Amino acid sequence: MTSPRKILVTNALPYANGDIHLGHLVGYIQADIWVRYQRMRGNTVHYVCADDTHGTPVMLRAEKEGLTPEQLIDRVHGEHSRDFRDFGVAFDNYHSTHSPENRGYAEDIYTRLRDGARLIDTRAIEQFYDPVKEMFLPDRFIKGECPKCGAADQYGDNCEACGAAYAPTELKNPYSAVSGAKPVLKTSEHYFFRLSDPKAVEFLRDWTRGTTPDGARRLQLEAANKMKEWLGDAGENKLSDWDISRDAPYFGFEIPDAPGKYFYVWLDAPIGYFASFRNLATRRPDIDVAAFTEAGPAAATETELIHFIGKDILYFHALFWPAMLHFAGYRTPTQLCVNGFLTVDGAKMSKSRGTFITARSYLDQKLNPEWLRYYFAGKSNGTMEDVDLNLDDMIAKVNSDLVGKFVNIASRCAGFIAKRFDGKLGAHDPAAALDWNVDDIAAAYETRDFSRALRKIMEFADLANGYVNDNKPWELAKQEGQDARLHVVCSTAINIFKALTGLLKPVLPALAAQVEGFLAIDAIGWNSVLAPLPAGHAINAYSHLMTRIERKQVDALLDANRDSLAPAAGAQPAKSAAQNGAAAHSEQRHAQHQAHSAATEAAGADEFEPFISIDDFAKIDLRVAKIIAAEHVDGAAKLLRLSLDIGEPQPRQVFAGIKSAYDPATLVGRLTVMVANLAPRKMKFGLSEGMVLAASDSSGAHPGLFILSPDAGAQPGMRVK
RNA sequence: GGUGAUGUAGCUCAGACGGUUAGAGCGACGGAUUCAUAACCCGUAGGUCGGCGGUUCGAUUCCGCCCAUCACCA
Repeated sequence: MTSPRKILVTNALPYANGDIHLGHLVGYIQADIWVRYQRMRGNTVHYVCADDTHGTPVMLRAEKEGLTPEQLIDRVHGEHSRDFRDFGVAFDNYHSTHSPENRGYAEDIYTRLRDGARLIDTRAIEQFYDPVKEMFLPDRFIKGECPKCGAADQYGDNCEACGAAYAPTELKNPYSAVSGAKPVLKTSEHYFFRLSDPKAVEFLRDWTRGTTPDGARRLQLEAANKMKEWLGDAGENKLSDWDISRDAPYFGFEIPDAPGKYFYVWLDAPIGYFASFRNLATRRPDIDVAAFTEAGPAAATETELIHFIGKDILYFHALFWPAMLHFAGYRTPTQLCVNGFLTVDGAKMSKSRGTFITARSYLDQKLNPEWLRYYFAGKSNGTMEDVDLNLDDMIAKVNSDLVGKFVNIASRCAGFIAKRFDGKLGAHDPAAALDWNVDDIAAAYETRDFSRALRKIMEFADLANGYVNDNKPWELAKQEGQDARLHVVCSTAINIFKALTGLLKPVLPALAAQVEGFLAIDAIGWNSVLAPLPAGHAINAYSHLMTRIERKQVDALLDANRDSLAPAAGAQPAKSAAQNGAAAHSEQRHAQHQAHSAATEAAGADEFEPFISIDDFAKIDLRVAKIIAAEHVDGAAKLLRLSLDIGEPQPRQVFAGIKSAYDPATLVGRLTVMVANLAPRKMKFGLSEGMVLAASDSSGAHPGLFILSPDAGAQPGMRVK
């Protein structure tokens, strides 16, 4: 064996402006499993994280809540810490980027880049400025009409309706999402990290293609492909310089020798990895910080630096971050482990469906965190692919694998040991020798192909149940003179159970600890996984190790997370919706997270409404209507006046906004569907006594309006239900 | 629009450097069993391996095009 590895592992820093949700947890659980596995192998691992606290969104959020930024990030730090702890994500330190350590590293790296590598430039740029709020506006805080498709209320960087990307200055009728004011262009001096410098490009080209000491890729295949795309071919230079400064007011660190200028949050966010580590070392004198952070000592001591991140922040971790480190004389990351997004039941997480599930709500509903750890592990294969949380599948998988198969092994034998043998184990059956080859399980853990590891482990669990079945302890128990055999069979099953527990321990640490208590043994290490317990060893009484998931628990979880409010667009004043949207979106751009939020949903394509009862639906009186007259309305841009026969003595007058799609002449005589009991509405052109139904795609991807037609045979006045 | 990824049994996923009958777990169905929170064991059925072309003696596996889903384009 080689000497133990020395590894500093980090998880992406969640932004201090929102709750941890299940999408975050994918990456944290993956990293935690890997860390626990490495420790079982006897390697030295330091595992750190922190809150990412700086930037405009935190500043504005705090203001909105009537807090100082420091008060807000303190509160969130507590919430995040508890969430991770309760899901078994066991950081050695959970720190903050708003810390003296982080300021020290940020200033040091910056000044080394400026004075040593000479890669810092300044130049004046023109940006939108909110004259009311007296601050420059990040792209996501400027809204307006898309220059391409004209969709309203689009963000300053790209259009949710047509997907176009543009600069905020291209928006039509821009307004500040903070104050609602019309932004003005204003010039300011900005600081840039010169990423386009040939030596930076050359370094990155080399670094992104590198391997770890044991030959693994530094970046997964898909991530490396992406890098090639961003970097272009040799000789090409597709990178541009990185704007690393922001003007006051800004919650962050002031740039040395640049009064009123602050480091952009993304400059000091990854530096938070080192800050957290240094902070850990203040209470761990055994840790040699420089050996993990500085180029020379790191090379000499062969330490590793491994970052677990979500694919949305690959750009920052594969370009800016290693370049910053390298040119400031710090060590560069050994490997990036990039995970995909989480979908729930095949769809983006959605507040209206209740699938935007916060970590805390999961715990509050008394769901077992290890169910989720097991399920996520089973869906993790070490690639950047998205992970789908299929709730029915999770229920089936956890119930059958963990309860039916794994825990059941102990449950079906422990009683005999207690009742017949005074809780003491006997000899292990040589016919069921624990001579398993666990190397491929180890290799799977090592490469973060946890799904493969679990498949292999469950094969062994199947063997165990087969062994019990073949040897029928319940029959032995009834036979004279079979006590010794019964003792061997049950003890063997318990030993197999212990081995399975050890193999599953990185995934199910709490359950493993329970089992270690039940079996009265020391913590299982990888080297002791297969060792049978000695004959005569006394174990404790068995009690349930894990319950089944019931569908109703999951339903309750969805209910608890379901946003029952009507879609924000209609229900809330535009300004506040815009604020929410900008804040939520910035949140997702900072931490590793999902590309969706409630506001994104409302602004995006047609989101499905929450379920209603049949009684709710019955309130809507839909009728087949015959269009007996249709005409243009003078002065109305969108409306047609329709006369509709629904079997009443007098036809209904209905104004319908379908002028753009229909020539009135073609409508006369045809049947359609109307809402007959919509409260009459006095309009500029007369009373509208109902509403005609029409389909459209509000995202704008499929233009047009389409009214409905009943099949032949329907008569005016028939109810539609 | 460009680029990349994905598309294999009802569900979740393996696998095939091109080659006899394409696999697992779960679910369904049948049988067996009763130690175990009806768990476990044995067995059966289920797939034109997204679609269309091409290369080949032979493709689900290679190539091209198309469709669908997802992501990235700072």
